[in-house]
Amino acid sequence: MTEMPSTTSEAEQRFQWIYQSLRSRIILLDYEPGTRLSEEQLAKEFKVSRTPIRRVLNRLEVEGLLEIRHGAGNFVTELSMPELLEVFELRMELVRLMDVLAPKAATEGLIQRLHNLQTACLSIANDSNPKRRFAEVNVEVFLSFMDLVGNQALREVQEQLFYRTARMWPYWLDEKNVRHEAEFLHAEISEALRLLANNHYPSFGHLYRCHLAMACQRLATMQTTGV
Amino acid sequence: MTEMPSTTSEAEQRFQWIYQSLRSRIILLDYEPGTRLSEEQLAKEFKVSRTPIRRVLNRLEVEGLLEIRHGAGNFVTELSMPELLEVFELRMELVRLMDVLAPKAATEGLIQRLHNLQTACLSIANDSNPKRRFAEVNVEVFLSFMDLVGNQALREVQEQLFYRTARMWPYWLDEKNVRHEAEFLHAEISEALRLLANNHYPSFGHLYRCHLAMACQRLATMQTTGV
DNA sequence: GTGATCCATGTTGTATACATATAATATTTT
DNA sequence: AAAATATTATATGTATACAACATGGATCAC
Repeated sequence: MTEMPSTTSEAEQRFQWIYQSLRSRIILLDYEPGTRLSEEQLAKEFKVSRTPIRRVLNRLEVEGLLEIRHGAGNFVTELSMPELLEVFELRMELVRLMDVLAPKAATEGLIQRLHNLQTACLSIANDSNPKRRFAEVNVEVFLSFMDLVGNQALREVQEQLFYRTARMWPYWLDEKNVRHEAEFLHAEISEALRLLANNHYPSFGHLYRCHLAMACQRLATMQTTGV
Repeated sequence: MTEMPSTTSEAEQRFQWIYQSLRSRIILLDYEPGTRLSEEQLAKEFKVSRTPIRRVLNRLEVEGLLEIRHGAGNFVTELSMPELLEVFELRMELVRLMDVLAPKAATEGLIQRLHNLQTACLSIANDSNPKRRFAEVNVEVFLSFMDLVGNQALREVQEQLFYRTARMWPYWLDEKNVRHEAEFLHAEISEALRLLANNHYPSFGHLYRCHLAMACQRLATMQTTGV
């Protein structure tokens, strides 16, 4: 096992940079649903031509975060509660598979990262933009949990579905609820850590499913706008 | 419920045409693994410039069917048994979810289509290219079964994973085994039809899983080249 | 005033010339 | 002769001008 070539071409690096930037802005609601993303403007910002920008936008469209309309513009998709609940249902079943399909034991690094994220949870309420900060931490917690997934295909599917639902939190949470959700997330990490410390990861998916189900219920309760 | 606008723009139609053509050629092994797909050549064939071709190729790369290397070419990916088994494992779990997540009853049209596919199975052995013909029928059977999936996200994921593994059949089957596999497929449709006719679809996913598992085992047995 | 129509403006889609990277071949050096 | 290097051909990536399309406002008919 020699070191990976890691010959990430310059083009690929540029793509990843722009892609992750835009995706992050969308799921953190820096770009709210309905926002038009001008290719020319983005090209100017990232100091490239429209061509590489368009490649990123096409990818975001495939992932359901963007709607490209010829002659009109590229619009951040709206959040549809029925559709998101559908995705959420699927995610709840998928996390259970983490127990079955090639589960991986927690590394020391993962444990440490989860502890750090736990302390991050405590300072969310004091952040200048708590909703956005909560969404950020939520993403990092999710990605940390994905370290436990040994089946590559399962991880890819889970990530794709996650990024499709991640906007729900900053979108439907109000200032009051953020504090509670931060506490829930803190508690969730606690329980996860307890399981992982005892190498009890075969039941991790079950725990995760419970948390997703509860989170889903809370969201359905606080949601105001239908459709 | 008025008729769908169906304003599929000309550009989108063109994209779909080229995309489905190329994907079909890859999974039916018209383009064997390792084949280089020249953008210029494809552009000439489809009578467009390289630009729309490149959009299709990028999509195929995301779906794992193509590897794009700057300055070298666009190459049809090789089949890796370990990776495909991983995807297969996931697919086996996902089909079970068909029973749980918004299962849909079979329509008269679906029943009819399955009957037609059954007769198609009988003529596979006499086809001029049995392996390719089997792969074609196999795709259509899969797509028919997907009619039973009510959860849109689940269907999208299943389709994506299917197209990633569909090449296994024409790749690893030899002339002798094609006849047997065609019979297996015929029998599989029979059992499915029996379940669907009695509206017993809640156990359809279980049946499907059994068939996938057996197919997987047969593949592992007949496979010759490792890695 | 109200309606439809037309057109001006701006957007994304396409074609194409050029930049950059790769790989095979030719050349040079030892 | 063999190995390292330079060169050249050819591939994909990028920039940019132009075409197709959608939208909103001006214009005109009624």
